[in-house]
Amino acid sequence: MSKNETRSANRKSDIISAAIEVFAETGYFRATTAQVAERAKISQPYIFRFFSTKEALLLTALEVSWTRIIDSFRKVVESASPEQLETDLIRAYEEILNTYQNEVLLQMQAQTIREDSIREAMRGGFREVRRMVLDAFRAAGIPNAEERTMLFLARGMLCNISAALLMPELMET
Amino acid sequence: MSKNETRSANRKSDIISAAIEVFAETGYFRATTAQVAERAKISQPYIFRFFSTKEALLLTALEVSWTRIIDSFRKVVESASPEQLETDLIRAYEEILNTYQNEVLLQMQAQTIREDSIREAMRGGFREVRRMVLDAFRAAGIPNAEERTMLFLARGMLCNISAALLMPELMET
DNA sequence: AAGATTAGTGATTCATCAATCAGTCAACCT
DNA sequence: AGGTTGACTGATTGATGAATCACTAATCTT
Repeated sequence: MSKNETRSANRKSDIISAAIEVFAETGYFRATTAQVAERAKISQPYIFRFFSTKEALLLTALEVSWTRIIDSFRKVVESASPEQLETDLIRAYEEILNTYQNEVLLQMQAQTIREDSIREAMRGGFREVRRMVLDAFRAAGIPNAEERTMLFLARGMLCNISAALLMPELMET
Repeated sequence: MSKNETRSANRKSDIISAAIEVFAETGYFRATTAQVAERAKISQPYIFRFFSTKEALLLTALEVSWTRIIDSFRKVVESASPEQLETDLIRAYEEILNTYQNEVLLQMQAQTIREDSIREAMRGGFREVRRMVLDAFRAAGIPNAEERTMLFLARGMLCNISAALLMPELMET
């Protein structure tokens, strides 16, 4: 029983990982469930045992990607010194961008998808990240915490684009 | 003859305008050429008299959208006082975001499309905008012109997301 | 070992779409 | 009037993709 649950959970996370890759590489709408299945080494119909629709799979993939960022930022916030806080957050995000580029690319795609459920997931992710950063900046006594939070997020978004388009000069200072 | 050219040019720009709307609303890959045709009030096959492929139409739409921004910024740069320069550029971009949201949404989509021709169009647009802003900041004697340019672009990108997701709080200071 | 539950797939369905083709219709020329 | 050109469309094609169905194989239970 627990063995089955484990195997099943592995299959599910295999599918999610495959979906993140394929969606990021090909574009969510152009990507096919057959491509995801091939990457996950299962048959195409089997995806629908775990996700009722392609969109449900996208939603789960987005949740994974937001959890990645939020967990990483939480660790920084809990341990960083006030002086190092912003630098450490930036470093943490750069680390994510290096290691999980596909998750970020998927989020970038989802920013322009108008389905309510997708939008809600994106709003929730941004809201939580912003809240965490803002609270941490305030707790660290950073002046103009609101503006600094906005600029931190803004920098991150430009960083995404710089990475997606392979234009490092966009981040030059 | 010139009458025909005019009619033909109108048709072409009708198609481009329709494509910007439909692609922005529905997503480029999900949008169909039939939807674009309906919006432009022509038949679906007629699109292919003007654009050899759907992708060629996207490329032209992207060029239009970049030209919009570049022309607008150029006017600001040519006329604004050094003290007002950044403020005026921000205002100009907000104006574009209000009036031509769909063009911006289309650019956001194109940021994650991996086709070479699309990427090249996006790189060219970003490069030109960055160059113009950087040169103007330098000419205005703004210190740390490189960093200020980066932050200006970053703010703009967050502004896009804030508008796309209907999250004004992302831009709060 | 037999029965029952779970893991997994092949084949199919029905819908959809970019692109092509073959043709109509109207305007203009002479 | 008749012929030529350019604007424009209906019908079609060939491919593709999400989702369903009807199965088989494997594992677990007792």
